[in-house]
Amino acid sequence: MSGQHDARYLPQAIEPKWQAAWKEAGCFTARRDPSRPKYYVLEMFPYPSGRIHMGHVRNYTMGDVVARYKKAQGFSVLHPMGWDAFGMPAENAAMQEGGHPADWTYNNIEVMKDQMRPLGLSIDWSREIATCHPSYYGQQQAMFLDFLEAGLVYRKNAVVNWDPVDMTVLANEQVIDGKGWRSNAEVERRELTQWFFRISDYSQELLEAIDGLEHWPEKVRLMQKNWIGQSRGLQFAFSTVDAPEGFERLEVYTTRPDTLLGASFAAISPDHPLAKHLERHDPAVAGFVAECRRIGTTEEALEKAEKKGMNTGIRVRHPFDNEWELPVYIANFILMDYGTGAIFGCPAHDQRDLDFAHKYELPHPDVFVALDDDTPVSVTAFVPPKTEKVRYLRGFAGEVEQTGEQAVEAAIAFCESKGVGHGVTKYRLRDWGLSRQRYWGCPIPVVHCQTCGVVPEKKENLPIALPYDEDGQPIDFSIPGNPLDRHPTWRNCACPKCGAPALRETDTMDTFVDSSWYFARFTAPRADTPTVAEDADYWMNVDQYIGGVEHAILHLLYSRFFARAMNKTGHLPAKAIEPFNALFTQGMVTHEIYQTVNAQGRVVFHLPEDIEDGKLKATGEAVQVIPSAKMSKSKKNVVDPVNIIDAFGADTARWFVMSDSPPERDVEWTSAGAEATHKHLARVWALSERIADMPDSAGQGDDDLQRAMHRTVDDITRMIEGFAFNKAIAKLYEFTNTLTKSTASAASQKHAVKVLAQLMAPMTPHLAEGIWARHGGEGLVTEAAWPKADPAMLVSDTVILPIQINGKRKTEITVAADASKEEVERIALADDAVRKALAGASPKKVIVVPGRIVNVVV
RNA sequence: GCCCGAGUGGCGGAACGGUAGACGCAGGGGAUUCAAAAUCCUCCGCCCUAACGGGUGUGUGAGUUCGAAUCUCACCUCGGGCACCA
Repeated sequence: MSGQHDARYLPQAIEPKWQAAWKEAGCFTARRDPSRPKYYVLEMFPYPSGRIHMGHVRNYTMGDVVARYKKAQGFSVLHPMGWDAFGMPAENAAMQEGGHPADWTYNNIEVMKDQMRPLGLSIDWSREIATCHPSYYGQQQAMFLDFLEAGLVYRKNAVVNWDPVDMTVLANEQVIDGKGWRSNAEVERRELTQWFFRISDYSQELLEAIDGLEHWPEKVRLMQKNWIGQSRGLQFAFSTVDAPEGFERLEVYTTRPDTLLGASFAAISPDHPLAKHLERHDPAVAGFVAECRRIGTTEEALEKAEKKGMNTGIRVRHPFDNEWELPVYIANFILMDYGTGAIFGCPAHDQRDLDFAHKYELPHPDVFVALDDDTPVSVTAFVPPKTEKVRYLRGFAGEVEQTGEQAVEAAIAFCESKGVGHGVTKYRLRDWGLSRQRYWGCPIPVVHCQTCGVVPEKKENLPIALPYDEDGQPIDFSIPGNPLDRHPTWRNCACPKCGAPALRETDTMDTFVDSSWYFARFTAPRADTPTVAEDADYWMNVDQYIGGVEHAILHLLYSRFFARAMNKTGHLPAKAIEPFNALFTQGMVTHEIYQTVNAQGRVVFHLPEDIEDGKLKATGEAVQVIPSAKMSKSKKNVVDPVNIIDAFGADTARWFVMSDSPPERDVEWTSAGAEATHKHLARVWALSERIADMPDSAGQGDDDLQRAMHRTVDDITRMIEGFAFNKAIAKLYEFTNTLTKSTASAASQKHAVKVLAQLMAPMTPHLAEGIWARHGGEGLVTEAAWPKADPAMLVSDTVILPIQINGKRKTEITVAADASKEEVERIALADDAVRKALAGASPKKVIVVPGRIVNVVV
């Protein structure tokens, strides 16, 4: 053994060595190379929480496997990394522990990079970006101004959660049981003027384009379709009775105009203009509306709350019968943002309306019944699929027996002909509110001037950077409220239009804005424009995007909108309006949650490493164990991968997170198994050493081993292409076992172990380099071309066919691969086990599936 | 509540509608060792059987099919999202 090699597998020695070699060779620097096809692989960038967790390792290893594999396939690869660095946790940390969000964030970024580097990811770190850096968000501000000019942004009033004690706006997750998480004060709904992106203008386009996203998971496409929520319905106005002046008409929208003759009440949202008007003049209404506003702002809270209404005393006339009046209720489950914020209720065919009708003793006339069952509705509403034919008792358009779909269309046509409203297509998708009343975000670059109103900042004044100090001291975050609001100087500026003293907007942008275009910025991360045409043109689109399913709707939909808006304002080419060619949604890494309750009755979460035998290590206090949930910093159910890397090396961590679980599925983290993975890699290393030391004369023959090798090359290639990393690893285990037991010639084994190293390289690149070098591979395995399977080596002469009797496997036969159906049937029926089962009788039927199976029906 | 997923040995999981349990972990038995660790060999869904073998089995219940873990319907449990967590 020469001094160059160590027969033992020592990841601590080889991993830094090969990482240095890659860096030296500049393997991962992305270059615009027109002579080669490009491949852009991107994992969703992390929030710099300060610690990487297993979910990150899994996510980035997947991306790395793809990036390394594509590089070996000859692509010019872009594989960048950055930080989704704005957001609440930094501000919360500053409030709770002091310090500054910027310091906290930049420090976390350094810590996390130090934790990621040992993984040996093929990332081009020269393109690193952090969204909290002025060089990033300044470009974002420039785009905001372009969007504003293009009419893609506007202001309107919207509701927020207001904490009256902390004097601050709360995020939904900060509202617990209707109370502020820190103050415990009853949260109020408050209306503020806020900025919005006109994403709903793109509802139809975003919906239709989903069909073109062929390489996206079907479930994500479905979720997005449902989220956009196209519906066809009738919009019409009731005329009102006893309504205040200016409310002579009540505009409603319904997707079931065919049930118009089953209406028994009208209902409006507590945020409807009519409700707001009544609120000002009627204390009882004001009381009820105030109660509704305590429910919270999420759809979930509204849906789960007890359905309540208040009769306003106002009535509406039925459009088909002036004598027929329906009461108007204010109801807590009507959303102002959907339709017109007013509906009519048909209790017989909507469960929610029926519950409401029972509660307020309203009638519930049946509009239609099932063809084979005309029992009237009592406690359960009759809501058949719209495609099912029903018999109309109170129909007024179309046939007596027709489907809901047909009836809706007939009802719309009928109503239009009578001048009662018109058919409309509506979408559930609402405009995207981007204003946040917080410090740690991208400032919205506008100025409020007393004479000119809202004025966009001049581009040459960008970036409008966040102030770090206040009165010469770092900003104090222990004071409640937004530091930008109370800042002594930052707000003061000159109006870009008239030059008079004016005030800056103090709202910052939703962090979803930051993450809606970072993929484009990676193509030219240092440019002094948001993007550069040549770079965007070469690198876009992202060929493979990888991230958590939890982003299936918002982030991905916002990004799709943003790409369109960027195209409209000249920041992206037309081909990039769908920026992600292929999407892979990995499952989450989950873990039990450990919690205790403190003296104030508040839940306190604990890290897994602080728990032993269901008790807190420090105090021995028993903890409550919540089964399994997405690992999240706020719940503290996170496991630190750094320990595994330290103990066993990066290759073990990488191999381990890729093995066993299918990538799209959630995995419950357990620490068992990492050691076994390490042993396997050590076995591969030892195998390589043994083969390297084999004399050339050892062993003989090579056909079986070469066949197995070509089959493995073919399997691994297909499995990496198909994101079946767990199966690829299982196949690599099999091939390792085959090679270990092989008695083939030394030359054949030496060739096989080099190919094994190449196939393992995307998963365990350091180990692979070690073996490659030991066996005299040329250059780096990272730079080597992917092996190709010889098709001739993949076919075999004979096949083993299982024989079933009545669908149950009884035996098997070996036949020539090209045997005819008749031949196979003859051999099968001659088989002893089959003859025994037949007991002299002739089979009822024999099914032969060539190359697959034989089923004999007795 | 609404939308979207997922349920297979003790565990993680394989399985174009065609041999259920590949591969790995854990476990049992054995070899090696003074002994242990490491390593190697071997067994391993469940029930009955000394064995041969038989029965049974993919959350539950129905259905389609020569044949269902896979397709259909209903239900149960768990997970994700619900527009200010990222």
